[in-house]
Amino acid sequence: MPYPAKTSPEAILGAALELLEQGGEDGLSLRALAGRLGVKAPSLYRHYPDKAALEVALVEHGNRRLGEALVAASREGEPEAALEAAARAYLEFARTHPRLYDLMMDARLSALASRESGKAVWNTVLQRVGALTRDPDDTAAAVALWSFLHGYAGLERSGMFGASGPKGGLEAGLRALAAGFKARAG
Amino acid sequence: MPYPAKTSPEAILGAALELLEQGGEDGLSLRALAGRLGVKAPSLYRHYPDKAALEVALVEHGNRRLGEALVAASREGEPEAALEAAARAYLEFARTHPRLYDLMMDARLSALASRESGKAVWNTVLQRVGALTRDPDDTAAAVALWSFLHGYAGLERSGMFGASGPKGGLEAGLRALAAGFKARAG
DNA sequence: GTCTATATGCGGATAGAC
DNA sequence: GTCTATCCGCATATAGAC
Repeated sequence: MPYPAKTSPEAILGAALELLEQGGEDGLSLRALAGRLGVKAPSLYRHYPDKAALEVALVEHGNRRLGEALVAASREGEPEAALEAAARAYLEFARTHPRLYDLMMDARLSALASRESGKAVWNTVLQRVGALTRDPDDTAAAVALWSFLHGYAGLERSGMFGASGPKGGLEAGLRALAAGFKARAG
Repeated sequence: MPYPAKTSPEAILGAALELLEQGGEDGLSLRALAGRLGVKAPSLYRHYPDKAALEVALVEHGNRRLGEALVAASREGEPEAALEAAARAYLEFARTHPRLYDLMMDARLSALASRESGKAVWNTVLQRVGALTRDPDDTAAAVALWSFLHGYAGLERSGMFGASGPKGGLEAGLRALAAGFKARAG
Protein backbone atom coordinates (compact mmCIF):
# COMPACT_ATOMS: atom_id res chain seq x y z
CA MET A 1 0.00 0.00 0.00
CA PRO A 2 2.05 2.87 -1.26
CA TYR A 3 -0.26 5.66 -0.13
CA PRO A 4 -2.34 4.45 2.81
CA ALA A 5 -4.97 6.78 4.19
CA LYS A 6 -3.61 8.60 7.22
CA THR A 7 -6.78 10.39 8.08
CA SER A 8 -10.52 10.59 7.45
CA PRO A 9 -13.37 13.08 7.69
CA GLU A 10 -14.21 11.76 11.15
CA ALA A 11 -10.63 12.02 12.38
CA ILE A 12 -10.39 15.53 10.98
CA LEU A 13 -13.59 16.54 12.72
CA GLY A 14 -12.36 15.14 16.01
CA ALA A 15 -9.00 16.86 15.76
CA ALA A 16 -10.74 20.10 14.82
CA LEU A 17 -12.85 19.90 17.97
CA GLU A 18 -9.74 19.37 20.07
CA LEU A 19 -8.00 22.24 18.36
CA LEU A 20 -10.97 24.52 18.94
CA GLU A 21 -11.00 23.70 22.63
CA GLN A 22 -7.27 23.82 23.27
CA GLY A 23 -6.13 26.30 20.67
CA GLY A 24 -5.43 29.96 21.14
CA GLU A 25 -7.80 32.76 20.45
CA ASP A 26 -7.64 32.75 16.69
CA GLY A 27 -9.88 30.52 14.65
CA LEU A 28 -9.12 27.18 13.15
CA SER A 29 -6.13 26.98 10.86
CA LEU A 30 -5.85 24.18 8.35
CA ARG A 31 -2.11 24.09 8.86
CA ALA A 32 -2.42 23.57 12.61
CA LEU A 33 -5.18 21.05 12.10
CA ALA A 34 -3.12 19.04 9.65
CA GLY A 35 -0.12 19.17 11.95
CA ARG A 36 -2.17 17.70 14.78
CA LEU A 37 -3.13 14.81 12.49
CA GLY A 38 0.43 14.19 11.31
CA VAL A 39 -0.49 15.27 7.82
CA LYS A 40 0.16 18.19 5.52
CA ALA A 41 -2.47 20.85 4.95
CA PRO A 42 -3.31 20.08 1.30
CA SER A 43 -4.33 16.54 2.26
CA LEU A 44 -7.34 17.87 4.09
CA TYR A 45 -8.86 18.95 0.79
CA ARG A 46 -9.34 15.28 -0.12
CA HIS A 47 -11.84 15.00 2.74
CA TYR A 48 -13.48 18.41 2.85
CA PRO A 49 -13.83 20.62 -0.23
CA ASP A 50 -12.84 23.73 1.70
CA LYS A 51 -12.62 25.18 5.17
CA ALA A 52 -16.25 26.30 5.25
CA ALA A 53 -17.45 22.72 4.70
CA LEU A 54 -15.48 21.58 7.73
CA GLU A 55 -16.89 24.42 9.79
CA VAL A 56 -20.42 23.49 8.81
CA ALA A 57 -19.76 19.94 9.97
CA LEU A 58 -18.48 21.33 13.26
CA VAL A 59 -21.60 23.44 13.70
CA GLU A 60 -23.84 20.45 13.11
CA HIS A 61 -21.86 18.39 15.58
CA GLY A 62 -22.09 21.17 18.16
CA ASN A 63 -25.82 21.57 17.63
CA ARG A 64 -26.36 17.88 18.28
CA ARG A 65 -24.21 17.92 21.40
CA LEU A 66 -25.89 20.99 22.84
CA GLY A 67 -29.31 19.57 22.01
CA GLU A 68 -28.51 16.37 23.88
CA ALA A 69 -27.22 18.32 26.87
CA LEU A 70 -30.37 20.43 27.03
CA VAL A 71 -32.69 17.47 26.71
CA ALA A 72 -30.79 15.64 29.45
CA ALA A 73 -30.85 18.64 31.75
CA SER A 74 -34.57 19.22 31.23
CA ARG A 75 -35.49 15.99 32.97
CA GLU A 76 -36.29 17.86 36.16
CA GLY A 77 -39.86 17.74 37.38
CA GLU A 78 -40.76 21.29 38.26
CA PRO A 79 -41.06 23.64 35.27
CA GLU A 80 -38.90 26.27 36.91
CA ALA A 81 -36.27 23.78 37.99
CA ALA A 82 -36.18 22.30 34.50
CA LEU A 83 -35.76 25.71 32.96
CA GLU A 84 -32.95 26.60 35.31
CA ALA A 85 -31.23 23.27 34.69
CA ALA A 86 -31.47 23.77 30.93
CA ALA A 87 -30.13 27.30 31.27
CA ARG A 88 -27.18 26.12 33.29
CA ALA A 89 -26.49 23.36 30.78
CA TYR A 90 -26.53 25.93 27.98
CA LEU A 91 -23.99 28.09 29.80
CA GLU A 92 -21.86 25.09 30.66
CA PHE A 93 -21.68 24.16 27.00
CA ALA A 94 -20.69 27.68 26.03
CA ARG A 95 -18.03 27.66 28.75
CA THR A 96 -16.47 24.33 27.87
CA HIS A 97 -16.63 24.74 24.09
CA PRO A 98 -16.33 28.49 23.66
CA ARG A 99 -14.93 28.52 20.16
CA LEU A 100 -17.26 25.84 18.91
CA TYR A 101 -20.08 27.88 20.41
CA ASP A 102 -18.86 30.90 18.46
CA LEU A 103 -19.00 28.90 15.24
CA MET A 104 -22.51 27.73 16.07
CA MET A 105 -23.59 31.34 16.53
CA ASP A 106 -22.21 32.36 13.15
CA ALA A 107 -25.33 32.88 11.09
CA ARG A 108 -23.64 32.16 7.77
CA LEU A 109 -22.55 28.73 8.93
CA SER A 110 -25.85 28.16 10.70
CA ALA A 111 -27.68 28.78 7.44
CA LEU A 112 -25.64 26.11 5.71
CA ALA A 113 -26.03 23.57 8.51
CA SER A 114 -28.84 21.04 8.42
CA ARG A 115 -32.01 22.19 10.11
CA GLU A 116 -32.44 18.97 12.06
CA SER A 117 -29.11 19.45 13.82
CA GLY A 118 -30.32 22.58 15.58
CA LYS A 119 -33.88 21.50 16.12
CA ALA A 120 -33.41 19.82 19.51
CA VAL A 121 -31.87 22.97 20.91
CA TRP A 122 -34.66 25.28 19.88
CA ASN A 123 -37.40 22.80 20.70
CA THR A 124 -36.09 22.27 24.21
CA VAL A 125 -35.94 25.98 24.88
CA LEU A 126 -39.49 26.36 23.57
CA GLN A 127 -40.71 23.49 25.75
CA ARG A 128 -39.08 24.76 28.93
CA VAL A 129 -40.37 28.26 28.36
CA GLY A 130 -43.78 27.01 27.25
CA ALA A 131 -44.22 25.07 30.46
CA LEU A 132 -44.14 28.38 32.28
CA THR A 133 -46.10 30.59 29.91
CA ARG A 134 -48.60 27.83 29.11
CA ASP A 135 -48.04 28.64 25.45
CA PRO A 136 -46.25 25.70 23.76
CA ASP A 137 -44.98 28.00 21.01
CA ASP A 138 -44.07 31.21 22.82
CA THR A 139 -41.37 32.39 20.48
CA ALA A 140 -41.05 35.80 22.09
CA ALA A 141 -40.31 34.38 25.51
CA ALA A 142 -37.88 31.84 24.08
CA VAL A 143 -36.02 34.56 22.20
CA ALA A 144 -35.79 36.59 25.39
CA LEU A 145 -34.33 33.69 27.35
CA TRP A 146 -31.94 32.84 24.52
CA SER A 147 -30.74 36.45 24.36
CA PHE A 148 -30.09 36.51 28.09
CA LEU A 149 -28.13 33.27 28.05
CA HIS A 150 -26.17 34.20 24.94
CA GLY A 151 -25.29 37.58 26.38
CA TYR A 152 -24.32 36.22 29.77
CA ALA A 153 -22.11 33.61 28.14
CA GLY A 154 -20.42 36.21 25.97
CA LEU A 155 -19.78 38.71 28.76
CA GLU A 156 -18.54 36.00 31.06
CA ARG A 157 -16.15 34.58 28.51
CA SER A 158 -14.70 37.87 27.38
CA GLY A 159 -14.07 38.82 30.98
CA MET A 160 -16.35 41.84 30.98
CA PHE A 161 -17.66 41.00 34.44
CA GLY A 162 -14.19 41.77 35.71
CA ALA A 163 -12.58 40.62 38.92
CA SER A 164 -15.74 41.21 40.92
CA GLY A 165 -17.61 38.64 38.83
CA PRO A 166 -21.24 38.61 37.77
CA LYS A 167 -22.40 39.15 41.36
CA GLY A 168 -25.48 36.96 41.15
CA GLY A 169 -26.53 38.35 37.78
CA LEU A 170 -27.26 34.89 36.43
CA GLU A 171 -29.62 33.97 39.24
CA ALA A 172 -31.23 37.41 39.20
CA GLY A 173 -31.87 37.19 35.47
CA LEU A 174 -33.20 33.66 35.52
CA ARG A 175 -35.50 34.42 38.41
CA ALA A 176 -36.79 37.62 36.87
CA LEU A 177 -37.38 36.00 33.50
CA ALA A 178 -39.09 32.97 35.01
CA ALA A 179 -41.33 35.22 37.09
CA GLY A 180 -42.15 37.32 34.08
CA PHE A 181 -42.92 34.25 31.99
CA LYS A 182 -45.18 32.86 34.65
CA ALA A 183 -47.08 36.13 34.67
CA ARG A 184 -47.61 35.74 30.92
CA ALA A 185 -49.53 32.55 31.58
CA GLY A 186 -52.15 34.22 33.71
CA MET B 1 7.69 73.32 4.97
CA PRO B 2 9.13 70.32 3.33
CA TYR B 3 7.09 67.67 5.14
CA PRO B 4 3.80 69.19 6.30
CA ALA B 5 1.58 67.08 8.56
CA LYS B 6 -1.10 65.37 6.55
CA THR B 7 -2.89 63.84 9.47
CA SER B 8 -3.24 63.89 13.24
CA PRO B 9 -4.39 61.62 16.07
CA GLU B 10 -7.84 63.17 15.90
CA ALA B 11 -8.12 62.70 12.15
CA ILE B 12 -6.96 59.12 12.48
CA LEU B 13 -9.53 58.44 15.17
CA GLY B 14 -12.30 59.91 13.06
CA ALA B 15 -11.30 57.96 9.99
CA ALA B 16 -11.06 54.80 12.06
CA LEU B 17 -14.62 55.32 13.25
CA GLU B 18 -15.81 55.75 9.68
CA LEU B 19 -13.91 52.69 8.61
CA LEU B 20 -15.39 50.64 11.43
CA GLU B 21 -18.89 51.66 10.45
CA GLN B 22 -18.55 51.33 6.70
CA GLY B 23 -15.91 48.64 6.43
CA GLY B 24 -16.47 44.99 5.76
CA GLU B 25 -16.55 42.28 8.35
CA ASP B 26 -12.90 42.12 9.20
CA GLY B 27 -11.39 44.33 11.79
CA LEU B 28 -9.51 47.55 11.31
CA SER B 29 -6.54 47.42 9.00
CA LEU B 30 -3.85 50.06 9.23
CA ARG B 31 -3.40 49.89 5.46
CA ALA B 32 -7.06 50.68 4.80
CA LEU B 33 -7.07 53.33 7.47
CA ALA B 34 -4.03 55.05 6.00
CA GLY B 35 -5.52 54.84 2.52
CA ARG B 36 -8.64 56.62 3.68
CA LEU B 37 -6.48 59.42 5.06
CA GLY B 38 -4.39 59.76 1.91
CA VAL B 39 -1.33 58.53 3.74
CA LYS B 40 0.80 55.41 3.86
CA ALA B 41 0.49 52.94 6.69
CA PRO B 42 3.85 53.55 8.39
CA SER B 43 2.95 57.21 8.92
CA LEU B 44 0.32 56.22 11.46
CA TYR B 45 3.04 55.10 13.84
CA ARG B 46 4.05 58.73 14.34
CA HIS B 47 0.66 59.35 15.99
CA TYR B 48 -0.10 56.06 17.74
CA PRO B 49 2.63 53.74 19.00
CA ASP B 50 0.80 50.67 17.72
CA LYS B 51 -2.58 49.37 16.71
CA ALA B 52 -3.66 48.53 20.24
CA ALA B 53 -3.20 52.14 21.33
CA LEU B 54 -5.54 53.28 18.57
CA GLU B 55 -8.09 50.66 19.55
CA VAL B 56 -8.00 51.78 23.16
CA ALA B 57 -8.70 55.33 22.02
CA LEU B 58 -11.63 54.01 19.99
CA VAL B 59 -13.02 52.14 23.00
CA GLU B 60 -12.82 55.24 25.16
CA HIS B 61 -14.56 57.28 22.49
CA GLY B 62 -17.27 54.65 22.18
CA ASN B 63 -17.78 54.47 25.93
CA ARG B 64 -18.29 58.21 26.09
CA ARG B 65 -20.75 58.19 23.20
CA LEU B 66 -22.77 55.31 24.58
CA GLY B 67 -22.78 56.90 28.02
CA GLU B 68 -24.16 60.15 26.57
CA ALA B 69 -26.83 58.27 24.64
CA LEU B 70 -27.94 56.38 27.72
CA VAL B 71 -28.06 59.47 29.89
CA ALA B 72 -30.06 61.31 27.24
CA ALA B 73 -32.51 58.43 26.83
CA SER B 74 -33.03 58.08 30.57
CA ARG B 75 -34.73 61.44 30.82
CA GLU B 76 -38.14 59.77 30.82
CA GLY B 77 -40.24 60.22 33.94
CA GLU B 78 -41.56 56.78 34.78
CA PRO B 79 -38.92 54.31 35.96
CA GLU B 80 -40.10 51.63 33.57
CA ALA B 81 -40.27 53.99 30.62
CA ALA B 82 -36.79 55.29 31.40
CA LEU B 83 -35.43 51.77 31.57
CA GLU B 84 -36.99 50.83 28.28
CA ALA B 85 -35.73 54.01 26.63
CA ALA B 86 -32.22 53.33 27.90
CA ALA B 87 -32.42 49.74 26.70
CA ARG B 88 -33.52 50.82 23.24
CA ALA B 89 -30.73 53.40 23.12
CA TYR B 90 -28.21 50.71 24.04
CA LEU B 91 -29.44 48.48 21.22
CA GLU B 92 -29.51 51.36 18.79
CA PHE B 93 -25.88 52.10 19.57
CA ALA B 94 -24.91 48.48 19.05
CA ARG B 95 -26.83 48.47 15.76
CA THR B 96 -25.36 51.64 14.33
CA HIS B 97 -21.79 51.05 15.51
CA PRO B 98 -21.56 47.27 15.53
CA ARG B 99 -17.82 46.96 15.12
CA LEU B 100 -17.05 49.73 17.57
CA TYR B 101 -19.38 47.95 19.99
CA ASP B 102 -17.38 44.78 19.47
CA LEU B 103 -14.19 46.60 20.37
CA MET B 104 -15.84 48.05 23.47
CA MET B 105 -16.80 44.54 24.57
CA ASP B 106 -13.26 43.27 24.20
CA ALA B 107 -12.11 42.85 27.78
CA ARG B 108 -8.43 43.29 26.99
CA LEU B 109 -9.03 46.70 25.45
CA SER B 110 -11.55 47.57 28.13
CA ALA B 111 -8.95 46.89 30.78
CA LEU B 112 -6.57 49.35 29.13
CA ALA B 113 -9.18 52.04 28.65
CA SER B 114 -9.68 54.74 31.25
CA ARG B 115 -12.21 53.87 33.91
CA GLU B 116 -14.01 57.20 33.65
CA SER B 117 -14.85 56.61 30.01
CA GLY B 118 -17.07 53.66 30.85
CA LYS B 119 -18.45 54.98 34.07
CA ALA B 120 -21.46 56.79 32.63
CA VAL B 121 -22.63 53.62 30.94
CA TRP B 122 -22.53 51.46 34.01
CA ASN B 123 -23.88 54.18 36.31
CA THR B 124 -26.86 54.78 34.07
CA VAL B 125 -27.73 51.10 33.94
CA LEU B 126 -27.43 50.89 37.72
CA GLN B 127 -29.64 53.95 38.17
CA ARG B 128 -32.35 52.74 35.80
CA VAL B 129 -32.41 49.32 37.38
CA GLY B 130 -32.15 50.72 40.88
CA ALA B 131 -35.22 52.87 40.36
CA LEU B 132 -37.19 49.64 39.94
CA THR B 133 -35.59 47.47 42.60
CA ARG B 134 -35.28 50.35 45.07
CA ASP B 135 -31.68 49.32 45.56
CA PRO B 136 -29.36 52.00 44.16
CA ASP B 137 -26.54 49.50 43.78
CA ASP B 138 -28.26 46.32 42.60
CA THR B 139 -25.36 44.86 40.67
CA ALA B 140 -27.06 41.51 40.10
CA ALA B 141 -30.06 43.06 38.39
CA ALA B 142 -27.85 45.35 36.31
CA VAL B 143 -25.74 42.41 35.17
CA ALA B 144 -28.90 40.55 34.18
CA LEU B 145 -30.20 43.45 32.11
CA TRP B 146 -26.79 43.99 30.53
CA SER B 147 -26.56 40.31 29.61
CA PHE B 148 -29.97 40.38 27.98
CA LEU B 149 -29.19 43.48 25.94
CA HIS B 150 -25.74 42.28 24.94
CA GLY B 151 -27.12 38.92 23.86
CA TYR B 152 -30.02 40.37 21.98
CA ALA B 153 -27.71 42.76 20.13
CA GLY B 154 -25.35 39.96 19.23
CA LEU B 155 -28.01 37.57 17.99
CA GLU B 156 -29.72 40.31 16.04
CA ARG B 157 -26.54 41.44 14.37
CA SER B 158 -25.29 38.01 13.44
CA GLY B 159 -28.65 37.21 11.91
CA MET B 160 -29.43 34.34 14.25
CA PHE B 161 -33.06 35.42 14.54
CA GLY B 162 -33.42 34.49 10.89
CA ALA B 163 -35.99 35.68 8.43
CA SER B 164 -38.80 35.38 10.96
CA GLY B 165 -37.12 37.95 13.18
CA PRO B 166 -37.06 38.18 16.97
CA LYS B 167 -40.85 37.90 17.15
CA GLY B 168 -41.33 40.29 20.04
CA GLY B 169 -38.47 38.81 22.01
CA LEU B 170 -37.13 42.24 22.94
CA GLU B 171 -40.39 43.44 24.39
CA ALA B 172 -41.02 40.13 26.13
CA GLY B 173 -37.59 40.19 27.73
CA LEU B 174 -37.73 43.81 28.83
CA ARG B 175 -41.20 43.35 30.28
CA ALA B 176 -40.28 40.16 32.10
CA LEU B 177 -37.07 41.65 33.52
CA ALA B 178 -38.79 44.87 34.59
CA ALA B 179 -41.53 42.89 36.29
CA GLY B 180 -38.99 40.69 37.98
CA PHE B 181 -36.97 43.69 39.13
CA LYS B 182 -40.06 45.38 40.54
CA ALA B 183 -40.83 42.23 42.51
CA ARG B 184 -37.33 42.47 44.04
CA ALA B 185 -38.26 45.82 45.52
CA GLY B 186 -41.26 44.52 47.44
C1' DG C 1 6.25 63.68 9.39
C1' DT C 2 6.00 60.99 5.33
C1' DC C 3 7.92 58.15 2.25
C1' DT C 4 9.78 53.53 -0.12
C1' DA C 5 11.30 49.18 0.74
C1' DT C 6 11.35 45.39 3.45
C1' DA C 7 11.09 41.91 7.30
C1' DT C 8 8.22 38.52 9.07
C1' DG C 9 4.38 36.18 9.89
C1' DC C 10 -0.17 34.42 9.14
C1' DG C 11 -3.93 32.45 6.35
C1' DG C 12 -6.57 29.55 2.30
C1' DA C 13 -6.02 27.25 -1.72
C1' DT C 14 -3.96 24.91 -6.10
C1' DA C 15 -0.69 22.17 -9.44
C1' DG C 16 1.46 18.33 -10.30
C1' DA C 17 4.66 14.47 -8.90
C1' DC C 18 4.43 9.93 -6.72
C1' DG D 1 -4.43 9.97 -0.73
C1' DT D 2 -0.35 12.47 0.43
C1' DC D 3 3.31 14.97 -0.73
C1' DT D 4 6.42 19.29 -2.12
C1' DA D 5 6.42 23.62 -3.93
C1' DT D 6 4.11 27.56 -4.74
C1' DC D 7 0.70 31.36 -5.49
C1' DC D 8 -1.64 35.01 -3.53
C1' DG D 9 -3.43 37.66 -0.28
C1' DC D 10 -3.68 39.70 4.19
C1' DA D 11 -1.68 41.71 8.30
C1' DT D 12 1.63 44.48 11.89
C1' DA D 13 5.70 46.61 12.24
C1' DT D 14 10.57 48.56 11.30
C1' DA D 15 14.81 50.87 8.80
C1' DG D 16 16.44 54.50 6.72
C1' DA D 17 16.17 58.16 3.00
C1' DC D 18 14.27 62.82 2.35
